[in-house]
Amino acid sequence: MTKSEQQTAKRDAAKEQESVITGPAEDYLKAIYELELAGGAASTNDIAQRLSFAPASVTGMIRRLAEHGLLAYERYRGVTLTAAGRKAALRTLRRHRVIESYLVGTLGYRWDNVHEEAERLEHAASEELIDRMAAAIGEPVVDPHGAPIPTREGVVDETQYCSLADLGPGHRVAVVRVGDDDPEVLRYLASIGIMPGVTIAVLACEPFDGPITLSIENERISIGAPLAAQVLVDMIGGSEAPSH
Amino acid sequence: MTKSEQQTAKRDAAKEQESVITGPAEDYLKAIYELELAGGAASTNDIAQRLSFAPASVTGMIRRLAEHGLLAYERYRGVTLTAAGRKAALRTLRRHRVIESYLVGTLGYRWDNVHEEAERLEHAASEELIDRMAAAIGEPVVDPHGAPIPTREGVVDETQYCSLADLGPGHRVAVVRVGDDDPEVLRYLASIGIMPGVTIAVLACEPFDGPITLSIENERISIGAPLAAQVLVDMIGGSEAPSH
DNA sequence: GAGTCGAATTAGGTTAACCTAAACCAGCTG
DNA sequence: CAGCTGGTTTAGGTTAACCTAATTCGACTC
Ligand SMILES: [Mn+2]
Ligand SMILES: [Mn+2]
Ligand SMILES: [Mn+2]
Ligand SMILES: [Mn+2]
Repeated sequence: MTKSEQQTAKRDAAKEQESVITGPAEDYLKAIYELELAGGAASTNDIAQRLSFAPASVTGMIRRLAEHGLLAYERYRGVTLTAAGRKAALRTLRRHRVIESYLVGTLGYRWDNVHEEAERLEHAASEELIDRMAAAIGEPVVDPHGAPIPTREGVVDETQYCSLADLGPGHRVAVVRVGDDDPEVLRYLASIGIMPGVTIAVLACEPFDGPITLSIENERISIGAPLAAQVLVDMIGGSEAPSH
Repeated sequence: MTKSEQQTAKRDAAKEQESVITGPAEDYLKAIYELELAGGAASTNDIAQRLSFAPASVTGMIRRLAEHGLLAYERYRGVTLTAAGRKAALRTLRRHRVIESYLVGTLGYRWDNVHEEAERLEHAASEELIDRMAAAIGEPVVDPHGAPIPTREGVVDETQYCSLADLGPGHRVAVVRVGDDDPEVLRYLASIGIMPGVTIAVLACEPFDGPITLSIENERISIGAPLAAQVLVDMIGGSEAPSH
């Protein structure tokens, strides 16, 4: 083998490794996983919207992922993750959430600007790095926004919580999770005391997606429906299912 | 503006940002910087070899980088970094070395497997993350292999050291830096006690790139010329310029 | 069962970043 | 100064990942 053939061989070998699940593909799988959790098969448009791509681009990527056995895809029918696809999605989700937790836990980041950083690092970090980060902060079970962190083995809590927007007045709830992607939203939520673990009482709800009045730590505050939808909660004590 | 036009605008805005200096481009600039340090203009073949790409590919990337004002390029003449190119190279070099230092300093990595990790993370980490990492480990001046870390402002120590392979017998030297990219080499160097800060006496040198016999911490050991070339050293006390 | 409409796909195009094979050129060698 | 040669570039090709515009499809309405 000549020297330049050796180099060529080395390049080919290096490519072999990952190849199929590229960075962009990881983001698609993650998005599809989350859409699927929310409601059945993920539609082309939903994926496009979540990732800010044109629908035509999504169709293209979907085809490729399906060819590689990561998605079950029938034209005009939306997509579902296969076992392999789900595994890959959870792997990326774990990375993302471990990174967010680590940045907040040990590097002094605040919860409103870790998402963007994690969105890039999740594709570059090795398994080893993620495991070391997780170990360094005590193997957390949720990320700074309350989202569950999949284990190394791909096990994750998929409990569905309802949001503040789904509740009627009179409920007492514990915040379990908030949307993680909009820094301004997160700063505002922090400023009014909404974060995982906090207890909230719903005082009033105006109809037609009107504002919702809450009591948080003895403070009274009204928030709009879109914001309320970003806050996932768990019923406390005697209260049960949402009132409609 | 319609909703879909808004999305399109958002995509364009997002692209505007970096665009020009992509991940691969950062690796090219880094490689060119280091080749230039070693000796004048960087040749297409040298760059190709260092990055394990075909020379034709290098020509292509060089053209693009030159068009964007990062390289001074004349066909068949090799390339030189412009001020902008140098700045970008040092930015990436800083990232790389801060990351290596951080991984070793706080996550329990050993020095032999941080290079590969840093090679990917350097393209994904934000300026803020790098600065926080550097602060967390006390703003180190060199990375775990002894390579100088450029400051945030792009200032770096460019002192040229000679390697063990350049020395004649009788010299007493301090190791300042070792090659950072081959894990096996690094493990071996560590096993025989060669790492930055250690003092070495050169006992004997065989001609024709033969082995070099050293005394390290009162241990006697011979190493081959290629390995010796990876160890950069500083003269101690009375000794001066290399003996040829 | 034809019409309609939004969602999805197809068609066709772009850019970055690689590749191999073929030409090309600069500088030395006889 | 003609010829060689190794380094370099050009020519032509591939793949991933996006785009817009045009077409097609499914499902629901009249
Ligand atoms: Mn996030
Ligand atoms: Mn991402
Ligand atoms: Mn390195
Ligand atoms: Mn790199």
